[in-house]
Amino acid sequence: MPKQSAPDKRPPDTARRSEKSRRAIYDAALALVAEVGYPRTTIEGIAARAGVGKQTIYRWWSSKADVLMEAFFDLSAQAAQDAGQQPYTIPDTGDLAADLKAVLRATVDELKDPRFEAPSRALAAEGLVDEELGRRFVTKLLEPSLQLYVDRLRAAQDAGQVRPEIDPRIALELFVSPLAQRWLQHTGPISYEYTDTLVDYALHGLAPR
Amino acid sequence: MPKQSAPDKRPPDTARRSEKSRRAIYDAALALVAEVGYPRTTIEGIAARAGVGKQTIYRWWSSKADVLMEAFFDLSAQAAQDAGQQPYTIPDTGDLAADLKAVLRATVDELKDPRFEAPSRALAAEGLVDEELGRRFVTKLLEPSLQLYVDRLRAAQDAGQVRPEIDPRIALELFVSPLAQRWLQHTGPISYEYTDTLVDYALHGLAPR
Amino acid sequence: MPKQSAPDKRPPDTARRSEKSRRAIYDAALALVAEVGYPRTTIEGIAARAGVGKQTIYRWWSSKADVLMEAFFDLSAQAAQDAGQQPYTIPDTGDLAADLKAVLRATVDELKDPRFEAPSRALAAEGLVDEELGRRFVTKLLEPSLQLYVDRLRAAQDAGQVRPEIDPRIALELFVSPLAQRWLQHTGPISYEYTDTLVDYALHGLAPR
Amino acid sequence: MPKQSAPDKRPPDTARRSEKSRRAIYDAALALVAEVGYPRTTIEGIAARAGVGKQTIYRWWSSKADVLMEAFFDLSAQAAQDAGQQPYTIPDTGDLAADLKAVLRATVDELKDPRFEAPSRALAAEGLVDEELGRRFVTKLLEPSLQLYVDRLRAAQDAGQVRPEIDPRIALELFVSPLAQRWLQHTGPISYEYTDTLVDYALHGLAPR
DNA sequence: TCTTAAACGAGACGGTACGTCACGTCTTGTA
DNA sequence: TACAAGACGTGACGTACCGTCTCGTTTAAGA
Repeated sequence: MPKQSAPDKRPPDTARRSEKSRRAIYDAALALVAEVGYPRTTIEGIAARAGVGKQTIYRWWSSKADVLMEAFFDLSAQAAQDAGQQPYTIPDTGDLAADLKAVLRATVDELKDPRFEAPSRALAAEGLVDEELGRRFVTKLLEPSLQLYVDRLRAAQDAGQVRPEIDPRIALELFVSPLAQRWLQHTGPISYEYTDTLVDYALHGLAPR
Repeated sequence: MPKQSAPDKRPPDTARRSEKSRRAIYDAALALVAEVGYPRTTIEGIAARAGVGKQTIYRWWSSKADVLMEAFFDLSAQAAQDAGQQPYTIPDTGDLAADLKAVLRATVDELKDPRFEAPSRALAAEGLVDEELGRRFVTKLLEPSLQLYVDRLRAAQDAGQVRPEIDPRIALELFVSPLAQRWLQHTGPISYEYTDTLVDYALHGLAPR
Repeated sequence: MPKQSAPDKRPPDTARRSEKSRRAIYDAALALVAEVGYPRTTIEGIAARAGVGKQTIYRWWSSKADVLMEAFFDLSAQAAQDAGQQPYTIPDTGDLAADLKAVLRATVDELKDPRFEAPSRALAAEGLVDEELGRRFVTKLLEPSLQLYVDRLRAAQDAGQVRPEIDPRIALELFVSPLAQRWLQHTGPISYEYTDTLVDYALHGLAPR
Repeated sequence: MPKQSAPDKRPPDTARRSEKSRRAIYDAALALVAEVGYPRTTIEGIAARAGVGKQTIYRWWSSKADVLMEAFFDLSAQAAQDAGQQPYTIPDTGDLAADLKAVLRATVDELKDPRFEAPSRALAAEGLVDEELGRRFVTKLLEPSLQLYVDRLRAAQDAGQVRPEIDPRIALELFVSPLAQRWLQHTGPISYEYTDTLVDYALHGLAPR
């Protein structure tokens, strides 16, 4: 007697997945978000632009946000590869302030890169409301970057440039979060001068010495 | 010369507006966002729950986000009134660190209040993507609060407790933005201890003195 | 406490129905069935051709077949009205054979009318498989016509031209059903000569007298 | 000259055809039509139920109706074989009326057999709309049976029991078509009494002798 | 106090996108 | 090379909301 009910939600066979379709979907998703914005980007639109059936999208992703997130991961990975082999660390020239300023300046550049702007804003926004998505966004993209700051700060502690009782995970937020918030919520302009100032304030505090 | 062309898009007459409907719409919007989340809250749903025609919503607001924002303003105003007449300032006991910690602890409490959680997250998220809405959200809700910190920091500068060359608008971000980011993006837990630490780090810096 | 579940399937308000849309839907449905055939006629196609939202169709009809059936009723009603005021009876000239032949010849003409051909075939076919639809088709279109034959045959019985023990409801099938089957199932050609023969056979039987 | 262009649409090799798959497909098709009805029977469903790839169906049949028709032929052939060796003729006991009544009573039984009901209705319905299929249905299933009546009627004519000028091909429709229509279109109940009456009316006519 | 024009509730309408289903084709690995 | 399996592009399904547009029915202003 064959099965009748039980909708049989077997996962699709990854081995037979069409690489060409996946690429086309990523490209279409990123292009549409950049061109018409996230809310007016639709799954139907992505499918049409990618020359792909809707079902091919629904087969591999669970939502528009899911597609965009993977597309963005892919974009980031590509960008990282293009940018060459500089390793995923913050340089340690011995001058903590200079090193942090350099990295933050690079971050400023990236935040202003139009290719990244639209999708990452959209994902950040969606992540605020969709807990699951937000968690993935943070763990896959944000945390690894933050960890680099933790490492650099620990090295600085070893070198006696940061007080040993400081918690690096909190300390890094003093200069990273203000930048993030200004960018996300448009609460102020973003510039090299601004991030330099953040580093100075964070390292030496606001109170007179 | 009497009106001739122009399809007569006159604004509605505020004087005849139904107060009862407005209240019902606010209540329905806040309740639905809390119950089913922002994305699954619809204008039709708000209208039905409020026992109101859709047109009454479209007559007075331009979008779902717009309704929710006003509902949230209303809620905040009510809450402020309920909370009594403590003025919109940060106390100045002379001890800057203590004053900031106290205010931030109150903020922590508010961020954890379930009545505020859902709508303010939703509005923040929508504001990331809808520039116009984001600007209004920041101007009407965020900036006034931040200004209080500016004022308090300036007083501290006058009292010699903060270095005079410090820009208070940037300085306040050292402890406000980390809290905001943790809350918005779930990048870490929120507690009194955490905000206390932020204030300490910000005031005295990370480098040894 | 407002209702939450219970999908609330209230019937729509007939008084506010758009007559223009209904007409446009009938026209589009009949045109499409005639042009591309019933199976390739879709609800989306009807809606598009009628310049109407799909929901307007789903609001008032339950299926493609349902739309087509009402469209066909409407067409029949119109045709009947156009054809003028000849009443819904079979003429009684006193000559039963002649009267029946005349009516059947008219039926042959109608069966060959291209406006009727496609929709009525489609409805008949759908009615075979969809019991409910078939029942409505039979009671609203077929039975009234058959009743006319019953009446005429009874008159003939009163006039002594048909044996009194004959059941008219069965008797009429002797000439009506063969025509119906030939038309429906293409089991043979249809012509005046054919229907005339049917009447003769039926009235006088196959056995020698 | 070797094949060059023409995309090589060679017909499959019948010799290598899997008998097991064919049987499984017939069984699945008939079972599904009986269980869920023809419209909700799908090729995917048949393939799944038969444990067969979709391509195996498309390789050997051109449509769902095609599959079902062959399945039904197969079923009929089996049934005929099971029923034993009574030859494909109508008995000739010399009593035409009795012979016809007997055959029609057997037909009534068959029409009420649930194994035949669903598929033959479905095929009849599909045949109304799909000309090609209808033709095959009539030629392979209907006409052979009708020919038996033609033969029997001719014998009756030879025996002087039917007027010589009668066209047997039309005459048989007087009792066959009414039964067919009642069954197909549910225009009335089907019983031995009904078919007996049909034979009586057809043989002796409606008019008094 | 009565009139009357507006705001109102209700909800039908033309649309767009949703997420699902089945189509018929094509590809991959097995027998 | 026929086959089981199933991914693919395609297109229709029936549903949910969108924002606009009538419909009567309150309702509050001013005549």
